[in-house]
Amino acid sequence: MFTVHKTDGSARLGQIQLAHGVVQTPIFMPVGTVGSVKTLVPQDLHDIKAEIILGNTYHLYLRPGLDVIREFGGLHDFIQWNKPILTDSGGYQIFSLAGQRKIDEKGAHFQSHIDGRKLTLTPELAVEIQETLGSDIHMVLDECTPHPVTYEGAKASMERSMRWALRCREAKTRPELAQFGIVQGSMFEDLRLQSIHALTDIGFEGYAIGGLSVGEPKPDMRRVTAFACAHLPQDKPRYLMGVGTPLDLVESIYAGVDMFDCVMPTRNGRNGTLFTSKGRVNIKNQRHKLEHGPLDEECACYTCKTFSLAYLRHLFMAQEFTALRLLTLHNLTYYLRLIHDIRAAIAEGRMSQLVDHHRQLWDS
RNA sequence: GGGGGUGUAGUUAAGUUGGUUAUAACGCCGGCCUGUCACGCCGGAGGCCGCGGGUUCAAGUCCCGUCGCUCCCG
Repeated sequence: MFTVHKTDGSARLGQIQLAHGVVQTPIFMPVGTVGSVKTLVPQDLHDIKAEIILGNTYHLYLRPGLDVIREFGGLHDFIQWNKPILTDSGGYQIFSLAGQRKIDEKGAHFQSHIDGRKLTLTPELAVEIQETLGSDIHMVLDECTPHPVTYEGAKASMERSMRWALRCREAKTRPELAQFGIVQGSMFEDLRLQSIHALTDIGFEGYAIGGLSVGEPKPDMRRVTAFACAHLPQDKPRYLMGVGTPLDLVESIYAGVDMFDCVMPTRNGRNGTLFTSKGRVNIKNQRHKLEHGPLDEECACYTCKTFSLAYLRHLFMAQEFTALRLLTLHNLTYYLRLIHDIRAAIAEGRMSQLVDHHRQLWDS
């Protein structure tokens, strides 16, 4: 199912065979929480060569609900996306909606942010929902441990997530769909190692590194990522959840990560921050008001090939919906192009130069 | 011509029986965003309180004059 073709240092070039096709790795997965990558349609995603997108268990279960998904035979047919889908289990919502949920051994008890009704997300229900959605890869239910946390707190949280991981594995019924375990343990390497052992003892089709990019210092994130990669199995894909910036991607791939998802390109695009070959651009800045040239001269996306930066800025300032779409299109193109460049660098054995280049570009 | 209303930030407005540094929204300028409660969040700049005079320890606030806008009646 997962094959590595070539390595450069710890970086790996490979591919994953999934129910709806093959994805090349390293890969970046655009986030489409409620069944759409905000502002885009599937045709756009095909055009920018997205290979796999994300959906979210918690959000899709609340709305539209499993009755609708069953009626349409799964998420793929419902949203008209015929390539692979990965769904997150709702573990991040345990973290991000902490104010309106309680957690115990059984699962996470939420009060819906939509209509206030109560629901309990258990490991078993998370798997049932995701198998109904028919996601090519589904994630075990975990608790994304907040930061900072005491050692004892991190240990208790991780150990419960590991018990939940086993329950998820036991609840799995569809062999054609992949299930990934999630490593927790906060910033503590011995806990991370215990978590890796617990998960590999169970055995999953892939392993994710969770509980990072939750406010910890960047060196901690780098250290824990490298540590986890060094101890995870060589023959399974490694997925760094929720990360990250362009530099995070480059650095993490160099440390051995194969898969990423992040709202950054889509959300920042909608909020006016763009990623370009020359660094970040804040489209609101007045200095772009009269710019005839494109947002990024080196970008081949529709937005950059067609429009001046001045016009894009005008659309954004005027709060035109079109601006959000054009900027999302650009940022995702940038991310997928970056992934393409990284793959080429691994193939040609020049990852370390690429890492240096991006450190220079983004650290300033 | 007579009577009423109203002039406060770029705009629309708030401003207590006169009492610290005149407030808000929008706009403008800048920053932030990492398994999406997110077209969001945070910060900053910006004022001859129409103008002139008076009362008072103290006036955006009270009085007089004046100018502009506006409504009603002739």
